[in-house]
Amino acid sequence: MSSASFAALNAEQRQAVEYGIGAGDQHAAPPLLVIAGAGSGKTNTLAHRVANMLAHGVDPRRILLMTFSRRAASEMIRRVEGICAKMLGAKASVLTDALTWAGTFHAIGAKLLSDYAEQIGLQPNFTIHDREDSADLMNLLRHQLGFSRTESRFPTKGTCLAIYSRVVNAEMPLAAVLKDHFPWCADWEVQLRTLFATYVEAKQAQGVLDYDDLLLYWAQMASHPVLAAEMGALFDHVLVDEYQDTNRLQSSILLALKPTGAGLTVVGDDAQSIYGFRAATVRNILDFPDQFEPPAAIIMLDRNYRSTQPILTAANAVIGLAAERFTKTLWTDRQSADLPALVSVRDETEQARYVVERILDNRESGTDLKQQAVLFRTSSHSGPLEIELTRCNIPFVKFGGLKFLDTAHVKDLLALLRFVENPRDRVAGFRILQLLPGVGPTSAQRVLDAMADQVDPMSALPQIAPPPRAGEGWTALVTTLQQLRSGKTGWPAEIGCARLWYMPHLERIHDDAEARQMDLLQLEQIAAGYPSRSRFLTDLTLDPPDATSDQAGVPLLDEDYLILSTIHSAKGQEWKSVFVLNLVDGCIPSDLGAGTLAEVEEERRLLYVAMTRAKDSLHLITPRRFFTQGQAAMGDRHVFASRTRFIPNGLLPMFESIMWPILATQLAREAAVSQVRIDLGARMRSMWG
DNA sequence: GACCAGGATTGATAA
DNA sequence: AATCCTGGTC
Repeated sequence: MSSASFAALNAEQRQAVEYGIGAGDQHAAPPLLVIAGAGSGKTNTLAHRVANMLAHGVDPRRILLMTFSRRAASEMIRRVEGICAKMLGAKASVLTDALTWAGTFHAIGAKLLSDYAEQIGLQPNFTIHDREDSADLMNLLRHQLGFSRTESRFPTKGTCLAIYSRVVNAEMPLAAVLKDHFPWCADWEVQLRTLFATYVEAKQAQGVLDYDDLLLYWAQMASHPVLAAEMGALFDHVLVDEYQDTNRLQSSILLALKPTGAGLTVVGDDAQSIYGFRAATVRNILDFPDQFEPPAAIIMLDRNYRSTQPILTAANAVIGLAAERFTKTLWTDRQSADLPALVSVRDETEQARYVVERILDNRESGTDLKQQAVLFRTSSHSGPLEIELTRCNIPFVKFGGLKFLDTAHVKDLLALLRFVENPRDRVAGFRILQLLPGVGPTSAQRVLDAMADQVDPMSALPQIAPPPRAGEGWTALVTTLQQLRSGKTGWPAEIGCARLWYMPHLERIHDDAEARQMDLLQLEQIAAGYPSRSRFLTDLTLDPPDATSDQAGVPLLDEDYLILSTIHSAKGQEWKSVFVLNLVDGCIPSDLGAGTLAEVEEERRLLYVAMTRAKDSLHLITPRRFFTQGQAAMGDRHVFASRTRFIPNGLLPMFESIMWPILATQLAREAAVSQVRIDLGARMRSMWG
């Protein structure tokens, strides 16, 4: 393949595509760091680089490609296939199908751990706990250790898990984590240490891993020189996307796999680092080059192909006010006379009306709904808009903040399947047993304890004494569990079987059983797409569906719909027209948490990410009045909100400021004030005259 | 020991 | 607003 194949690339992109591949020994070249600004053609460049590797005869099974989400991975593979098809013709898809090591750090970790399970003393049918499950387990142990009945309040399960997770992911001592991030929990250090030790033991005894374990076990495995060399030798090339959002633990893994940096490529943008709450650190990308000798080569992609110049100017100005300077300033030659709009509206209801009006306008003038997106800081911020969209019959799909898997009924059903998959999973068992009327925490514990003593806990179940007040429900549960465990039902029929058992409980527990049943049927649909129960459970926790729509079913693929998304979930995406909601202090930056400088700076980058999603048109909306949370539905407690501190007066010239609705307010004022003239004074006087 | 009611506390982003 | 914890009945 000649450089001519990359005619569409600019000089820097081409450099990034060709670096260290082909000419001479690829292992001689130092690792590569690509700083790729928003809209700089990063995905395209990375895809070309992978395609270039394939074209030079690199075995696709020996390429490790780590992206931020499964969606990003499949998008990457799709593009690589497109490029390869042009260059190599028909055999392209054979090559790209073999790109089996593509996915998130966590998914790759799960795969490696299952491959190496025997060597590292892990039971091969381990189940993976999502955050809620992990928190439940933490809660269980918290009670068992008696920490829930202390004089002053012990941290909640969520906080405990967050502390544990940060210790693991940031590779920091507990004391330092407490001091820096959870100062109000500092007095509990001794108890927390005990709790975490118990937590680790419990997970091992039950054969479960949490999200952090997928990285932690991987890192521990890689710290063994022989295993590290073995794993490192599996891959000729390791590419990591969104490197600014990786944490210390992930960088340790990378370094253990490729200690010399040979064949290593990382790509990212320090200005778009927005996952600090997951212990991601921008130091990873900034310090990357000097970890190696000779240091990594750096290629800077700072030409933006996405946005118009006024949008980019505004975004650059916002990020320009950051406390730390960034490595580059984006530029473009996409001229336009339209400034991004800064729209002032009365409240969130008006905001929703404004957005709907503009979106319909845009569609009239030829921009499909799919080419437009509404972004917000927090999932709940789109509430009023969703109501208005439904009222106006505009279909939409919402990304981020998904509740589907977190709803009680879906979790119940999944817990049953998980319990069958791994009978030692106490969180799943605990949940299922307590569904039976007359069974509470104590008798559930007793059953689980009895099971834990058995070599084969599930087949021993009929011999275990039923809880005293369980009644009929016990037999039904045991029968269902045995049936599912026997494997005679087959997948995906098993989930139907599980649902049949669950239905009476659903109807007993919930008033709105009808609506919830729809969710379960939808889950069954999703399940049908997986080859086995175990794959279904794993994939669902590692890669949960991230979108919901207002319609009951999944929207048809060819249908036009509007995109609603949290800013986090909008990463890497672009739309012609972008609306950002609630550009108000308290929303961006969010007023939760300690409000440390680092947190506020991350919020600033979040706004930058949101703004740089827009190609042609960008609307930032600031409601003047804000209803506060935490009150009855009809309450009217509100605050007068001020525009986000990230757009101070000095930046206003870069925006077109709009008051909305303009006409309506003027007319209203004229109707109410100008046309009626009465002499109140005269009336008052006449009352007494 | 299970289950319900009421006061206190915590609130987000996601693999 | 939702969740957690406690203190009361059945």
